[in-house]
Parts: sequence; structure tokens; C-alpha cells
Amino acid sequence: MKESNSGKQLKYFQIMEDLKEQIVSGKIQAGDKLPSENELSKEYQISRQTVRKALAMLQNAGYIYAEHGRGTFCSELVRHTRTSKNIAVVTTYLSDYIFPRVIQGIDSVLTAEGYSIMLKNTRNSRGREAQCLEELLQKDIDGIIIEPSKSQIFCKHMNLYQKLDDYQIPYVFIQGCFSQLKDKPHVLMDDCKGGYMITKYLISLGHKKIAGVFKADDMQGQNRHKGYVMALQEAGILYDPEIVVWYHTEDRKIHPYECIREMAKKPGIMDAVVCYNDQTAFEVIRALREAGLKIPENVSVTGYDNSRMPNTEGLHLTTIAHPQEKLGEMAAELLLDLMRNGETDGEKNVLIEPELVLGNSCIQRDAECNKNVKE
Amino acid sequence: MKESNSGKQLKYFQIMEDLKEQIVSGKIQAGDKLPSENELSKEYQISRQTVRKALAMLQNAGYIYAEHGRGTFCSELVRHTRTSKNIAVVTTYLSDYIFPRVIQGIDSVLTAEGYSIMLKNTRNSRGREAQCLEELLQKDIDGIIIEPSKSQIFCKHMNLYQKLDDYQIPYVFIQGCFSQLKDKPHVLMDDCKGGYMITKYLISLGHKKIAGVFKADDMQGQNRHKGYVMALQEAGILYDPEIVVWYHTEDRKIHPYECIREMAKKPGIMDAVVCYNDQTAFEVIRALREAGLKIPENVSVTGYDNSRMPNTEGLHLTTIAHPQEKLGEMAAELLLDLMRNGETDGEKNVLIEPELVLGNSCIQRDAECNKNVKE
DNA sequence: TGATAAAACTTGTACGCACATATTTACAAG
DNA sequence: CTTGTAAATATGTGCGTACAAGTTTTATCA
Repeated sequence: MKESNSGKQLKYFQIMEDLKEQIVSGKIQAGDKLPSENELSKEYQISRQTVRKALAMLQNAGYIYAEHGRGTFCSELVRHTRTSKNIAVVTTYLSDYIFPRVIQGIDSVLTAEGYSIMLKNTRNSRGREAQCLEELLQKDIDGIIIEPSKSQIFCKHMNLYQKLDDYQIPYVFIQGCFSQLKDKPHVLMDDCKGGYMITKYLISLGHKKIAGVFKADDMQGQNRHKGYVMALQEAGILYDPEIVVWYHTEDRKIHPYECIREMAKKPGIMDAVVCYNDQTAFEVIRALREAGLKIPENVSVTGYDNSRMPNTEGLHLTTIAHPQEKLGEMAAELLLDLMRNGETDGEKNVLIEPELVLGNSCIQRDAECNKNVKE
Repeated sequence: MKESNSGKQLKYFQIMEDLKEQIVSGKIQAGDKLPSENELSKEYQISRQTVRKALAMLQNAGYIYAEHGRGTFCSELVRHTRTSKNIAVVTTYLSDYIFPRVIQGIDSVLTAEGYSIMLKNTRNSRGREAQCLEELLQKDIDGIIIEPSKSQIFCKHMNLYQKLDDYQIPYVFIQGCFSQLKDKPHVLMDDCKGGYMITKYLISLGHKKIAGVFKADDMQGQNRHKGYVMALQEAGILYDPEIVVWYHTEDRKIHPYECIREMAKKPGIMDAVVCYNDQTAFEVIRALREAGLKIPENVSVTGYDNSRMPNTEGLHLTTIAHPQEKLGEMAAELLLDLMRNGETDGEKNVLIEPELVLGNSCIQRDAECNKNVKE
């Protein structure tokens, strides 16, 4: 396009400029109805067709929108120009047991509204997360649903989130949330309460030496650990760092397994293990079994997420339900709400209540349980 | 803007689409001069004003530019649209046990090349597939990887694939392929051979009455069935339609289960069941167990896809390996190749060799096996 | 032959009219 | 009070004309 007619006194250009001025200056505000084409035609003493040309330009530029039969209205400037109908979803893992159902929930809500999903994954690396965001900033997207990578660690690319704010691209965190951005809209589980509930459950079964295996680099791990500690303290059980294992994304396959196998060598050091999630729980079970211990006869084990994963030999984990699809739906709806109404109104954050799912991986343990560890 | 006038035959819209088509298809190339407004007006038998409206829209969209006094020209921009770095992936199911790893394979290849994935899912409905394609045609994408919905049934929206060809948007089929488009690039498993292999394996174990449960509405089901028939014929076993069950997407949860339970009432009617996939195999196993039959002691059961799904009570399915990640990678690489080199060179189709995965769901059956069906 | 003016194109601006179609309002009938 | 209908009003489509203002081609003259 050229439209370098800034100096000339073309009628359609003048009226266009005039109306634009009124919109930008605030004389005509978002949602206000403009005078009808005939009124403008009279007012400016020009033909309706010329008025239409001016209005068409403003509409193209996103300043106004017309509704057939109703009139022409001032649009919410930035908001209405976002019509790519693309939403980006940034996840940590693709083949994770959580992801498919979460994205299915997101998809079902967004597809119904005519949106398309752009998928990105970070493999839980902050570098790749930054790269994803940079790529997305180049693209035409209306909003982002993001599962932060290593949400526990200080976020080094705040500037990118700042840019999202500047560009007025709304975003919703799921699963976790950087501490620096904890005021931003997010949908996550009450992991602290979940950790508390499942630990309390073990205590109620008579366990006294409850080990814990937690992921160190995301918020979920921190919160589940916090709940674990709360439950112990409430029951007057001393927190024993000797039987708490922290691991990072990179060594999730080996570290918990090896630590637990090492711990299992000391008889009676634990009578239960609270695990970060079901996946970790299976690693722990593998380690315990190789050490000759039986689940749950010798050691009770709990998971988190209710993955219903390949459970070897009829063992069903006692775990915390993860409303995967629901979480996706809620995040999508929150995002739609943000896109429609802006960041103004009300409470944006959703905290999902955890729910205990009973399996057969835990057992009632009486006072003298410690004797029958390793028969 | 709305411009949702896709269906109507508005004159300015038609001529606009017509010209756009010519530009995108390459009939009008970058730099070419378009017919003058008066010529178009004569040619299409409409007024010059209406032609101007159509041209204005194309100019707004960046397809053409006008030079005062000289004419209207096709802009270079068309070529640039092929650099959106967006690839669409259209799948049937999101939470399917195959999908996550396939898309992970796709993602790993495409992300490395700087592409982003746009995700669409059809829930195996052809209507939704058509809708997805229509939406994608509106968007800025460089290529598509598509798992066709109900690939066995005649494809009713060939026109959309034709449009992809016109717009020169390359696409690769995975998992299945419409018979009308079987010459198009695709990456799929040799399902016929897979069905043949697994049936032959059962025959080699001494089975004589091998039932089959197949999905009727996709190519995979047809091909696995074809292999099943081939193996039977090769072994001189008569094909018995009484013990072959066909089901559709919609009743995948109930139909196989009920048919097998009905069949199981007749003692000795079958000594093995070849199933469309692992998911179906589990439904079949559930039905057989409820009829009082033991797997594999009374009836051997095979799956397909090697899903390693929640296997009840230590049962591991004998199945066919599904190289999910590899399949995704191959499809992505094939698509990249198409985008770089066009459709010209060499063999585009990839047929993955099936591989037998032995579990404990099948057993050697001696000649007089039929006695011990139902003890 | 070569410069120049005129003619014949091109797109751009501006206005007019008629009718289609969607929405709101007013009013009357039940 | 509800419902149906008609009128008024809004934008949307489509056509026609006239003239303005650039660019290219053609005809003309020195």
C-alpha cells in the first residue's frame, strides 16, 4: 500500500483522519456507536460512498467494526486486531502421560471457538522455552497457554514475558508458575494440599518413617514437598532429610532409583515413600523390589497424577487424581476470557482441589511395623 | 473483518477468489501485469466499481499492488508466504496411545529446522477433517502432515486436497491414506504384512480357529484383515465369516466386546483372536474373561501397535511393534523434502516393515486343543 | 530523424441511484 | 403481557457516470 496522501485534502482521507483522531484522542471510545453513514454524509457534506471509503479504511486498520443493520462501532483498538485465531500451547513434554489429555481439553474448548492450536515444547529446558517464546513473538498468535519449564528456578527470560505484556498478548500458566509471575493468570493444582493429603493418609495408616522423592526444579515438586512437611509436622514426626531425595529433570530416570536402592540397604529406614509423581513412583518401586522389598507389605508407596500407567503385576498406585482434561479446558476458558475482557476483572487464578485415589500400594501398618521390614 | 462469505456468490468475492486462485496457482506470476479494470469489467460482465472492490481486497491482502496510470501487478509477496515456518499436523485422536509419540517425532525434526507445529484433530470425523482443512487453507502454513479420518471410506472432500495442490501446499499422509489419493506421499506401516505375520505366528503355534476383530472404517483395518486372510489361505484354513467381527469408530468400545462375548458362548468356536489393535485386544480379553475363558490357556489373543498399555494382571500382549516416534520423524523428513525439492523426484512413499513383539498372550496349541476350550 | 503534442490508455476520486438484508422500534392484535 | 407485523433505519452489494491524474503509445510537425 502507499497511502502517502498525508498532505493532500482528499475528502475520504480527511474524514478518515478526523474520525481516527476522535478515536485516538478518546472522544469516541471503545464500543461507542459512530454516526451512521448517512449522518456522516450530511455532516461532512460528502456522498455516502465517500464516507464508506473512509470507514472501510478505518475498519481495515482495526479502529472500527461494522454490524449489518446495527451501525458502525469503535473497536477496542488492540484487542480487535488480534484475529489470527491462533493460540500457542507451550508444554514441557509431548509424550508425557499428562500432556495428551490436557491438550485434548484445551483443543475441545478452543476448536469450538474457531481457534487453532500452535504446539511448542521445551523438553523442560529454560533455554528452549525462551526460544519458543521468541519464535512465537514473531508469529501471529492471539494468546498463549504455557507450562513453564523448571518453574522453581529463577526465570531468566522475564523480558520475553514483558514483551508479551507490551504486545498485549494474554497468557495463562498451567501446571506451574514462576514465582516472579505468580500474579499472572494460572491454572494449577493445589500441590501443597495434595502433598499434605497423601502424606497425612500414610500417617493415618500408621506410618512413621515416610521417605520422600521430589523434583527440585519445578514448583510442583516444591509444593508437594511443602505439603509433605506440613503433614509430618502436624503429626509431630521429625523431618528427616536423610530420607528425602531431590532430583532434577535430567536425572529423573536414574537418580531416584539409585538413591532409593541405596536407602533400602539400611533396614527399617523407611516404611513408606511419597513420590513426586506416578512415573517416579514406578522407579522407586523398581528399586525397592530389587532390594528384596515387597510393595506394600514392606513399604507403602504413593504416586501423584493418577496416570493409570502400565502397573506391573496388578499393583494399583494410591495417588492423587489429576483432572487432566478439565485442567486444559479451564486454562482455555480462562484464556478466552482474558482475550475477550482484558485483564481487568476479578480473580483469574484457578486452584484445583486435589483428590485422593486409593489403590493397593499402601497398607495399614501397626505400631511394631518396623520389625517386618525385610523378612 | 469478517469476510465469512465463503459460500455466497457475491460478485466481488467471486472475482477476488478467482484472481487469487490464479496468483496462488502460478498462472499469474510475481511482477505480471493483471488485466486492466476495464478489461476485467468486460470479461466478468460486471461494473468497474465491483472489479475495483475485488482488487482492493487483494491489495489489502498483499497479493497485488497498483501503479497509478500503469496498471495493477502481482506482487512478490506470494512467494514469501511459503516461509511462515508453520506446519500443520492433523490427527484423528489426541489422547490416543499412538499420537503423543508420533507427534514427538514430528516435533523433534521440525523444531530443529525452525518450524512450528499447528495442531488440529478430527476425532476421526470426515466432516471435522474437511473443516480443519478449510481452516488451514485460510492460514499461513507451509505444509501438512495428516492422518486421514476413516480412510477406508470414500473421501468426500477431494476438492480440498485439490486446493492444497493448487496452492502448492505439500502434504504427507500418515497411518492411512485415502484410496483416491494413494499416489500422494505417505508414511505408513505395511499393515497387510503385519496382519499376515501375526496370523501366521498363531498358525505356527497350532491354532486352527482364529477369530478376527477389525476396524471397518480405516485402511489399516482393511489391510490387517487382508493379511489375516492371506495367512489363513496360505495355511489352507477356510475363512469363516462367523468368527470375524467388523466395527466402526463409533462403537469401538461396545461392539467388539459384545460380539466376542456372544461368540464365546459357543464352545470351541475359536482358539485365538487377532485384534485390530491393543486397545481392541483388551476389550476382547475382557469379554473372554467374563465368559470364563482364560488367556492364553483357552484362547490366544494378539494385539497391534505395541502400546504397552495398562495390562491387567501381568499379561503382556503379543503384538506388532509400532515405531511411533520413527514414523513421525520419517513423515516430517518426507515433508521437508517435498517443501525443498517439490514433488518431482523419486519414490515418496515410505512403507514401514512390521515387527513381531512376543508377549505371553499366546500359547502353543497341540492338535487336540479344541478339547480344552472351557475346562 | 527527433522532439513534441495529442490521443489513448491506466488507476484514483467522487457522486448518484437502486435494491438487498439485518436490526430496532412502534404499534396493534391476541 | 406476549406475539406478530410493519415501518424506520442501519449497513451491504452493485451499477452507472464523470472527471482527475498519472503513463504509454501514437501521430504530428519542425
